[in-house]
Amino acid sequence: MVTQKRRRPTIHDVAAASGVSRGTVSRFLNGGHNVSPGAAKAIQKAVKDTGYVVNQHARSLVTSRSHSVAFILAEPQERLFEDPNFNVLLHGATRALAEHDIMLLLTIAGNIDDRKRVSRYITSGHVDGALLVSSHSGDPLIEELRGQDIPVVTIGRPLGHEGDVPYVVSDDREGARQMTRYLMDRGGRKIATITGALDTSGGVDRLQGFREVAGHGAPVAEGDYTLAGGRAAMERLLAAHPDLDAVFVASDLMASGALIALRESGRRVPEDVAVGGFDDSPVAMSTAPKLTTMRQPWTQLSRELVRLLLAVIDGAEPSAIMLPTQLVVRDSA
Amino acid sequence: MVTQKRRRPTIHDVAAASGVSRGTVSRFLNGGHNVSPGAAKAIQKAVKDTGYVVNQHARSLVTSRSHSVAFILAEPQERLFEDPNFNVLLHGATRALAEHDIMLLLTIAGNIDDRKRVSRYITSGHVDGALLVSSHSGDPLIEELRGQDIPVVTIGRPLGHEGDVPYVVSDDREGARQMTRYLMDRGGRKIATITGALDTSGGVDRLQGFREVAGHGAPVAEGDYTLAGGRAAMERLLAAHPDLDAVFVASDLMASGALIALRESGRRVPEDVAVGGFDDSPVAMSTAPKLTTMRQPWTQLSRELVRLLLAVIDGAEPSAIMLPTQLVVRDSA
DNA sequence: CTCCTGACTGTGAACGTTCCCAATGCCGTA
DNA sequence: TACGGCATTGGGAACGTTCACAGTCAGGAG
Repeated sequence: MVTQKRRRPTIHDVAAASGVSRGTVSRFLNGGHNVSPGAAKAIQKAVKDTGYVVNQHARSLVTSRSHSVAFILAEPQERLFEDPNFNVLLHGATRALAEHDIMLLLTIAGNIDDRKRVSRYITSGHVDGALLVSSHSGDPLIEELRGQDIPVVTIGRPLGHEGDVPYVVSDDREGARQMTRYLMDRGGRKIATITGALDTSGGVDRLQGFREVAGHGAPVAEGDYTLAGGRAAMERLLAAHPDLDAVFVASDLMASGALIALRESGRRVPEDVAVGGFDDSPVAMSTAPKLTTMRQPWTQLSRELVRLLLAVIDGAEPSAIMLPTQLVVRDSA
Repeated sequence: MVTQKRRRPTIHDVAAASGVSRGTVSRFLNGGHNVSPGAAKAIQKAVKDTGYVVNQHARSLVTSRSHSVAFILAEPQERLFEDPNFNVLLHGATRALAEHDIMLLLTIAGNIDDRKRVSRYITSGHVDGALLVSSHSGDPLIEELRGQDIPVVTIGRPLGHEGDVPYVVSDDREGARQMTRYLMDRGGRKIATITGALDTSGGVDRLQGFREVAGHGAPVAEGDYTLAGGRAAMERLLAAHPDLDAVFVASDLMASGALIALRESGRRVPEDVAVGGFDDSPVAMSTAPKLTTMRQPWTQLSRELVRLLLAVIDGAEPSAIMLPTQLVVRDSA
């Protein structure tokens, strides 16, 4: 007796088993409109008996809908590995999409070659839309995708495309203002900031918020959202302004780097220098001391991100969503 | 003049533009065997001119190959958000797959409902195989996938399935032995360990390695790979053994929790208590002091993971790959 | 009784590929 | 000259769906 390599059951098998036609089964599977109760019951049973599951490729071929979206991480590799924000966002998006029965395709576009591959892949109709994360201003990817009429939503204000690309973002400016105000109210007389990358909206908006409260004369060191960058920026600040007693760092990861620099300079945190972070990312809990920071509403951000993308896929006009941040006081300030 | 909503070019368009038949174009696209140089050139030009990209759905429908694999994160949500190891692995796998032009579908199977959805999705033929991450012993997912003949490779020894499921793993036991030996050679007289979850291979193997060097009488506290779990375990250890002077913690994240507990108890690290971690995950650099740890070869692990999965998809026999770890000395021991 | 309406059903065509087989032409050899 | 073999080519069939359309049937209105 030969063990037959069993073929996957098709809609035909279900139709045969339930005594109705292909079309009726298809209708049943797609909402069950115009299907009599009797037929529905028979089909339901047949599906269970045969173990039928639809072949998405066949379905996608005719509907040209794939029920999956791309999550494009447009960052150099090192940041991906160390920055927890991406992961929080990624997991949030995956969960939010799962609620709509949509799959997430992870793509990394760190260099030029990657971008080509990703762009080709996405425009080849594999996905219904794309979530673009942390695109820096001048990124050509956003142009390419728009050129191909692929629905795109970004997280963070897409610098230079605010009008035509929908996006979701935290209220970076107000968050920075709040943190700066908190640091000053706590007694900070000489306050500085370490910025994020200034070709991202988070970088410029948080800097602007800081300046609005601390004044335009306050010391600024440019960071790049990495731990090493935060550390180096802190060292520069300390060298130029040994008397500073408070610093607003535009991301928790950079703040953890800043803490290292402060410790190595012999300063105590928060006694000598108060440190305020931004993000409330997982690192905020594992530093010593734990970081006082502005919480970004990650879960809500990813949920809105998904909601917006689905709306755009369904033809909605591009729009923007801004969510408030929240001060979380811990030990560093 | 009406702006025609342009139809995506198909293989027919390319055939027409290059003056050959559908079949020849298809052959050209799939390796170019049995295509004359002249035809090849004409097709190449036509592809460029028309902007043609294949429709993967159509291709997959006939080949029943999707050129994508699922990355299944089978963990409760809180671990995903805080444990950097998953992300390192995820990004590594994405890159390794990209080299083979294969896409990665991220799925999270934290609870029972998720598992159902994921299982249904995967068995519906969307993916060619699955990368199963951190499945705990007794996880039903692995049974289900195997039952459906889906190629699966796990990271970490799949407890209870070592024979039939291929896997990739670090040499946890030897790594633990090395770290324990290092801690003792450094002067640790009274050494303890904080284990990982004991229903994972990393948990049991690292514990075994520790015991082989430290002896079976050495204090053991069970952890769960979380920061809070590491901290609580450290507190238990200190309460029961106030005199201990070295501790091997089975993951960096738990170690960062242990550092907090040690600091709060007034002990200095490494002067009073030496701490050795495991993983060399990004957190190891952001703790104070920085962690001495065993490096897992993440890049290589993910590369092997992918290689193995592709081999299994191509019909290879299940096999296992074990890679060595490496001691990284920093400040905590 | 006839007709119309609306719910339900079946079927052919299409989606864009790959696969298979038959056909062609060319070359070298018997 | 005839023939076998090889490289190359074209086109029909299939993959498993959805969609549009036409058809059936029952029941209520005229």
